[in-house]
Amino acid sequence: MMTKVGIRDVAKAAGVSVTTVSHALNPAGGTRVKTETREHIRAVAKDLGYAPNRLASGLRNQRSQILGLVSDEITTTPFAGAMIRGAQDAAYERGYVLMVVNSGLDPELENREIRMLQQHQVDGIVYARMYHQGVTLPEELGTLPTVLLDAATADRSISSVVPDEVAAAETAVEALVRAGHTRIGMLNNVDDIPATHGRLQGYQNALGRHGLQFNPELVTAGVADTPAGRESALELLQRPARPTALFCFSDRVAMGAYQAAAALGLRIPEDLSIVGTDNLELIAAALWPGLTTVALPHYEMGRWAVTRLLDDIEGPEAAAVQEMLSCPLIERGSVGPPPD
Amino acid sequence: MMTKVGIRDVAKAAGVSVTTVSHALNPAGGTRVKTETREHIRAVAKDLGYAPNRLASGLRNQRSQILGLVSDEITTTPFAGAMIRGAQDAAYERGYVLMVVNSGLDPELENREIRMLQQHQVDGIVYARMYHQGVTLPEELGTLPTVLLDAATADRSISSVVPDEVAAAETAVEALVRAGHTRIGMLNNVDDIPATHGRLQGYQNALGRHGLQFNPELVTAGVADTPAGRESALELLQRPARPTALFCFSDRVAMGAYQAAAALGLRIPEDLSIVGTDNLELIAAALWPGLTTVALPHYEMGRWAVTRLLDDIEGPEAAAVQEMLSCPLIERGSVGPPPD
DNA sequence: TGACACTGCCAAAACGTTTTAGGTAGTGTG
DNA sequence: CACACTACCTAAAACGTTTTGGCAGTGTCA
Repeated sequence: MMTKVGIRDVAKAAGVSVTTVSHALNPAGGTRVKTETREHIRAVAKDLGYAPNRLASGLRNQRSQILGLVSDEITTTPFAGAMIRGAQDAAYERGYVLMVVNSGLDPELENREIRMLQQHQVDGIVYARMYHQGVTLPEELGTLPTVLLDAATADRSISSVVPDEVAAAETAVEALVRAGHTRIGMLNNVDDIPATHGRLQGYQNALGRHGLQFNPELVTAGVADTPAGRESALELLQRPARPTALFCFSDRVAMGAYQAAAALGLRIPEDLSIVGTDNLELIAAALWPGLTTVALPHYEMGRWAVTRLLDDIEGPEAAAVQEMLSCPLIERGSVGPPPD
Repeated sequence: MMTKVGIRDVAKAAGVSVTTVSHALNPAGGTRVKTETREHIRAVAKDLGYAPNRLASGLRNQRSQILGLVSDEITTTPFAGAMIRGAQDAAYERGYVLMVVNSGLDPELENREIRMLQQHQVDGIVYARMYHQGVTLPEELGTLPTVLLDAATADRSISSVVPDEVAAAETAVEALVRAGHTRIGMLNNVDDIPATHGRLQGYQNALGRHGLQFNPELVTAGVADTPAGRESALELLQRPARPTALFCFSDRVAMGAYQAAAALGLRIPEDLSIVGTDNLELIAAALWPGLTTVALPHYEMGRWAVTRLLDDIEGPEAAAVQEMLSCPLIERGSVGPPPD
């Protein structure tokens, strides 16, 4: 491998023109070369270790085979990994590669990064958020094919994929109902985001569906972290006629509930059942007993987003679709029948 | 923005040749254009929203301004985010962009992905692992500039950056010594990786430096997860003359130690002090009390790796360097003076 | 025999830059 | 007045592909 081998080298070695080599190697060549020559050329190419220069073919084809992935804070959440991996897997399978940029919270930086991606002639962009939220698209994107990952715009004009928050909550609450609970609390978030509203809705739906009364006294709203979860849980669990089960906005909140239970001498799941949301392995599997939780499908959303994006890029014009992916229940050890 | 504006459009609009435009816009143009014309051209370019096509300039310059980042399981660890972000930030600052691929554990897939990166003419590769380990470089890399991130090869022939495991352990143990502890246990890993050996070494160094006897009875080796940490801690804490402080291989292990302490009725930090390793926000900040821990510098390592890679690419030949980055102590609430 | 279609290959243009090697005035110099 | 020099600009080649529009040669059919 002294120097890069190009298509001319293959042509020379095979004794044909570069045109023929191109036709032989690309399916677009159709039937323009004799099968015999084609095979000969293929063999020579493999022999020389020829690999096409994608800068050149991208330039010629006006198609780089690169996708941009722009996200906000990649660093603060462990979800990023799963999303990126899902996206990358789907891209790889179709011969594309991912350029990732992350801009933190600075919209000016984000714009510059998007421009940079455009200079590299990305064929499309996955615009991702690390938690489900409404967004407005940056102007820079222009007419570039784009799909939203874990986010949606108000006008639904562009394809997006998010978790089915309502169904997720229903799944969680139903697991508790099935175990026999009738006084089920919810430790909700305060932020004005889709997850907050959707999950509350799902909680109410599930209760209603099973003839249980919705009692506002049984739901709290706090910051979605562990200390706040602990406080909320402590408060809820000390009310008269305490709930025997808790549906938590996130696994971090659930971890706070564990701490509250420990502080109050309540055993899990004998005295108190808990269901979380996220399936953050790091926490859910580490808690003792393991946390039963409903998983946010980050990997699947990543896959969906680029699959859809590539369909848009390669296929014909299609109407935007707003996809909601379902959130499976991951059972560990934090749900049991209610006490006595 | 009806159609992409190219350098010809700028030339036409400015009434000069494309050559002059190129010279005016690139610093390499030197003094070849009158300042006045240069400014005029710049203005016109900005006006038209001109942005150079990097496929074209990459093709011409034999330099794509793209760096490849290949990693193993991006998904299973929350460290990936910080590393990628560090790498991406450093790349962005120098006008480069990152292509990330991750191959899981399949070396065949990894090779194919590296070949794909090479087709895109990446200027260099950051070869990353998600935890510090020895690696052997894939053949495919050939002579491409490469630097290792959180990994090193046996022959030290290639630049790499890893955490200073020994110093990290010293820092952790010294914090405990400073608080007055003399019976300090260690919950170590079993895997045969640099972290395991380095941290044990650091633990011994710190003890020795302060005239404390190294006692093998006080160190365990187990899988580095929470349940195993719990078991190890339970065992260690029930021995006669139990340690009053524990240095844990990871924050997940430390979480197990918390659980063991709770099970034994030991309060943290009154009865037992704990120091972890990793500074996994998600766990360290969520534990109650917060976990004092020594941080692995993932972000900084990511930055270092691409900075070094770019120096190699842009600068003159330089000897490989093996960098070790230090691990600062992050104090929360799990360290106090020993009981009575 | 000539018109025509097919088969299998190739020359050359094009993609959008950068850079080399001049070219053209204008200004001194001998 | 020829000459060199400077200051500013430009034509054209090159980077490595893909694709259009051929062009020979070989049959086929009237």
